[in-house]
Amino acid sequence: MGNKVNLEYIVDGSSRKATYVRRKKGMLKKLEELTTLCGIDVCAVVYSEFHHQPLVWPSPPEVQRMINNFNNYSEFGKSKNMMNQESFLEEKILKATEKLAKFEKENREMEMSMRMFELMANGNIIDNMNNVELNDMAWIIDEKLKHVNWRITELDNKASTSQSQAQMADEAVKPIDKE
Amino acid sequence: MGNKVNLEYIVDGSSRKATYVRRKKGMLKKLEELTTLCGIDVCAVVYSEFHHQPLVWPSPPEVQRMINNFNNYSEFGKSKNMMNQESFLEEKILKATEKLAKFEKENREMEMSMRMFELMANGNIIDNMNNVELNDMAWIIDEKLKHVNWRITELDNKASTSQSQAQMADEAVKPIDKE
DNA sequence: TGTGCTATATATAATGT
DNA sequence: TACATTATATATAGCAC
Repeated sequence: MGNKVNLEYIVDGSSRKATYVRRKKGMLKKLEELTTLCGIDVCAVVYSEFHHQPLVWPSPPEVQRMINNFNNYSEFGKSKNMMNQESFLEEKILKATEKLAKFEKENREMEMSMRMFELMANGNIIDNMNNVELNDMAWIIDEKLKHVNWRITELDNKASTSQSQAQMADEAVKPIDKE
Repeated sequence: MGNKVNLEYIVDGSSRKATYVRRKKGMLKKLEELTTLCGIDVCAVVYSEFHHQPLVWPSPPEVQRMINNFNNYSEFGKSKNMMNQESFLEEKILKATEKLAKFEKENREMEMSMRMFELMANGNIIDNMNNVELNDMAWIIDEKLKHVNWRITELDNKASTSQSQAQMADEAVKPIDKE
């Protein structure tokens, strides 16, 4: 168990899939952690024999957003220089893009919840009321939500306190160092 | 050493960078291994304060190839070869408008799902799930809550260091090239 | 199939240079 | 600041159901 692994293509199909499932999970966890810890933006797209559609992370709207950035700077930038006389069109594009970004952002907020809902809605619901794990889960979720709510309240208070307190808060939260 | 890590945004800049450097390396290694072992195609793009340009993996051309594939009806790919500049822009507006409508629709749908989820989470609809879903749920909910916490932290930082945060956000979208 | 288990391999946080 | 070390934490391969 936990054997050293030969880093080459796994020929056996079922082993390959097992490895894929295990490592995909680990990999997404790593992405999630890196994103959380370092406050960065990551997107990933996976094409494989195991999905009919590409697996995207963290969410299709987010990936789309990053891909648009990626493309826009190489293609749209060029167009911009070639079409000065079309600036009114550019402006229309810009406005549409901004509005789009706003909706994409809102979508991102809800994406995780959406995934939760899908898990629940996909016929995985059973009707046994007395499962201990569910109760544990409920408690844990409840505690975490309390903590989140507490932090929101704290933030609210900070927002409405005096300037001097805000300055104290400034010192408590160090600015991001640029390197 | 190897201490258990608090999975939230690292406020201290140098720690954050150290963690980013270490984990980025590990993450890319995982991507490499997953690709090799399972014969899949992965691409990743990272926007961060640590690079002026996005970090792309496995390589800019490869990422571009996969992104073009992802956008099966790539507006740019078609436009570049088939359209004059004016129709190119008109096409962009059209696409942006369509996309906007799509996101607005998705938003409405997600809001509805969100409400359903809230009902479920309050124990009013779902009584139970099997252990597998519980574990998945636990992970996803946990991540969701971490994300919420991170957003609060981000908001907090922004409130007290709005200047440096704004600069950071600006740098998050820069043209692509080799790292 | 997919899940749990557990021995190992691997990743990595803190520390020293 | 970057790199080497090392104690721990985490990921995971192979197996049993």
